[in-house]
Amino acid sequence: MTHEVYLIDGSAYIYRAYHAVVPLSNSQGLPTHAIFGFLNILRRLFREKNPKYIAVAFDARGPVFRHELYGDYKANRPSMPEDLVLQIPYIKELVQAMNIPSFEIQGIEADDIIASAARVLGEQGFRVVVVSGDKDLLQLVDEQVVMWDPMKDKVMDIAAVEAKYHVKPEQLLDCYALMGDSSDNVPGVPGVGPKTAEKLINQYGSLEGVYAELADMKKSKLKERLDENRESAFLSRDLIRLKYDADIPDQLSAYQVVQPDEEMLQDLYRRLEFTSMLKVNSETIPVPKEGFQLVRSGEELQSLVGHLSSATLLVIDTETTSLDVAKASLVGISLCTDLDAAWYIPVGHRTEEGQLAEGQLDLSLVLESLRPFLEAKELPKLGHNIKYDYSVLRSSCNLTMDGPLLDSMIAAYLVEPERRSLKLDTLCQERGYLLTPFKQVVADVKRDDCFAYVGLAEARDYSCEDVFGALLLWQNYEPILEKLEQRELFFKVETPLIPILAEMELAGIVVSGEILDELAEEFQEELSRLEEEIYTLAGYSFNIQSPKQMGKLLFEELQLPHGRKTKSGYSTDIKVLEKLAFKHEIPAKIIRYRTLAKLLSTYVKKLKTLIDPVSGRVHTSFNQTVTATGRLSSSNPNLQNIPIRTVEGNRIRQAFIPEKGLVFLSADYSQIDLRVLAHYSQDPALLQAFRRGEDIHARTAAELFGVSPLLLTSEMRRVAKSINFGIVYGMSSFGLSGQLGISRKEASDFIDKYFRLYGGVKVFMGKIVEQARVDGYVTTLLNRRRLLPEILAKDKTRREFSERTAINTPIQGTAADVIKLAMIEVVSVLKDEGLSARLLLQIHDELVFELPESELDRTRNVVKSAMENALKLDVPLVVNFEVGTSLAKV
DNA sequence: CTGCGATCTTAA
DNA sequence: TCGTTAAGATCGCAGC
Repeated sequence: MTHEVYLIDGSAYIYRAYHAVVPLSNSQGLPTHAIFGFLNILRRLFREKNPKYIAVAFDARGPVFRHELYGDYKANRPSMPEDLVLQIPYIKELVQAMNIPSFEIQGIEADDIIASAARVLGEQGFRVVVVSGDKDLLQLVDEQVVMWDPMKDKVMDIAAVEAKYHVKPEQLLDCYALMGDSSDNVPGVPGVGPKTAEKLINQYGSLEGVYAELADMKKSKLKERLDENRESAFLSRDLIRLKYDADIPDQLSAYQVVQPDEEMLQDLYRRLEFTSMLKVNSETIPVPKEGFQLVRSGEELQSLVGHLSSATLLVIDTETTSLDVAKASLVGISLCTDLDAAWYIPVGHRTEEGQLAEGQLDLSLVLESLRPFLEAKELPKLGHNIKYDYSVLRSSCNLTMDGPLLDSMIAAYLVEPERRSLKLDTLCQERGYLLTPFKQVVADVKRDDCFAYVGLAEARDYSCEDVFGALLLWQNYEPILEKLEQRELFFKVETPLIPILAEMELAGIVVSGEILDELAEEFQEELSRLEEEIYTLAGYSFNIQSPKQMGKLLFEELQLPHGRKTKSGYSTDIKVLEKLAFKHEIPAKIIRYRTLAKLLSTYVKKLKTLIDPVSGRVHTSFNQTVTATGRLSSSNPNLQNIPIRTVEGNRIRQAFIPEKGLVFLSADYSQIDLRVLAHYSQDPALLQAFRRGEDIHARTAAELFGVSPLLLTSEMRRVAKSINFGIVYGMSSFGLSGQLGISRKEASDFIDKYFRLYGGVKVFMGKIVEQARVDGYVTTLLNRRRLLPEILAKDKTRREFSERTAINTPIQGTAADVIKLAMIEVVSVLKDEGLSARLLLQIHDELVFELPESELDRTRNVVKSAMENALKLDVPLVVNFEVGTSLAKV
């Protein structure tokens, strides 16, 4: 039996699916009809033809060789509609999930890929079925090759071509050359359509034949036109002729059909909300509760322990009295090891009078029974946001979980870092399981510590659902992580970080309430004075904090020149006010007012309320699943944006102090973003500068201004620094001119000069954007992904935003990867070395430790080595240290 | 009264 | 129109 290979004209079917299916979109507004139509074509192919060998070809972006032959090739084609552009990455993902080999080659079209594959496979005697409806591809039809259009369900072989066009397939090209093709803007010979072309080719055999006999034809309009358009006819043939030399595999095995990746496919269907395609549960069902059990007696506990001793994975969820770890006390623990059974151990349920309810095991007994499992180094624990459970057990039960801590929320985050909700119920619902909402369980309880008052059976069902859900999600996400090659990122970076972040949060940092009080008084006093002065100058009182009212005063009553406008009126931001400060007293005072008001409310007052009265420390939350780039974020309070640039800001830092007898050690990466850029771009000048340990801003300044490093002014260095940062953000000359207050021309000259100096950086930026266009996403060095669905958008603003993101994300994200690795290594080495330094803060490129002064030298050495060797780049990583008795910078 | 977008400012 | 990533305060409007 001869093997049959199906070659799909992907790009053509994307368009046909787009137009054939009525507009459709998912609940997040993503258009999906082209994806849906394309999917149906693939499904039909698999259902009806059961192919053993297959490939799909896509047009690559950008010009093809035909554009060089003829500048107007496809010139009349409208560009791809934006709602189709958005769907392309998903179609590619679909093809990937179905494990269909796909080809996309710069400079040639999908048709040429198919032609090349058809020839190379046909020559080996395999049967080739070209899946397309495009008549241009009919020129491929021969003894081995047929064409099938699934939409019309018509197979075209040699006989069918001859029946339809009355010429042999190999003569079709010459026919088309005479006819031209208006949709591709191929000129042909005007006045010659299918009928005339067919007649001519039949009479003379070929295009050459027609022109060889042209002189002997009798005088006619046709002869005249053929004569006038001789060049056009031959050019048209060159345009329509397919290219056969594409670099595609000739081995049949490269086209072999493998099983689709069901997990990835189902996940994609869920995101697209193709509910009819979902294998299980096209509708949501409640979680089956038959296997949920309460543990209320010693025997039941022993039986659970017996079950756990053969577990290879322990799923855990804790129920508590508060979402705030500091206030939380344990109410119950649910556990499971598979989807068949789950246990709920109530320990802190209370009666209406607030007494501990009857029929619960003693907490210490429960903890001692579970401790061997929770502390087992080899037994992985899984939870949804397991950092919370770790923290609760650690701080209120004196139990420190060990062993790999896996987190289904983090898995979901790695797969889709930009999705809004990573909540357990949302994710489960998308997978067909309806979880009981927390609100419903505590609906009758009107207290803050409500879960303690929920009935045991209800608590059991609710809590067991959570471990069931977490396991369900993990089983779903693990193969996806595998497919996306993110296992290492998950197991070596993200999950080891969980207990480290939990410990940092639990540690907190001492903040002096006294210093804050002093600052509050001082700031408040000056604010009151400024307020009076502003009202006097204005002649009336108003709300200084309202940009609207301020705009009215400055630009309407005082008639000051306004700058930029916002959606709701005049901009009153710092840039605008600074310009006006030269003309009028009010704006100058407003700037000062704003600065102090911000510091007072956001930092001084808020921080004061967050100081733990017992320890004197504030405890931030480090969020691991928030940012699109892989950075951490910090909230409640945000300790990653404590002021530093102003005198007053620095005074707030003075309130952050080490515990008595200890000091702070701060370690920050020098220029980590630019070093990552050097690594990615391999720019020789940038590499060399970092390898020689030069001051990169100074070096850039010296080159940009053409002066010796000795003669540099601080202003020159400032400009260079601005450009260096701007580059990392994909900045334009406009942005730079705004930043530096120089003209656009000057800014663009700087940028030109910059790129002459660091040419590799420019090449890198072009490459990464192009890669993003092809893939629809970008990645970091550790394979963190960020999808860029708008990289091909027609809307310039959106597209360019995406392009800047494509440049920035690999840099910012890789820097985030590096410091996460460093944190893991640092904590591990500190422990090994018996050093007592505690990691307190991470501020993107900086780590802050608290430690006894006597251990400073050893700690610094250990931290330095761990951070500088966190990841091997092609330039050295350099860490600078500061020691202090507050976070203030000298 | 709550929720939410807009505006502004803080950090890397 | 125009420089990335965050958190958070406040205003002011819409809807209950």
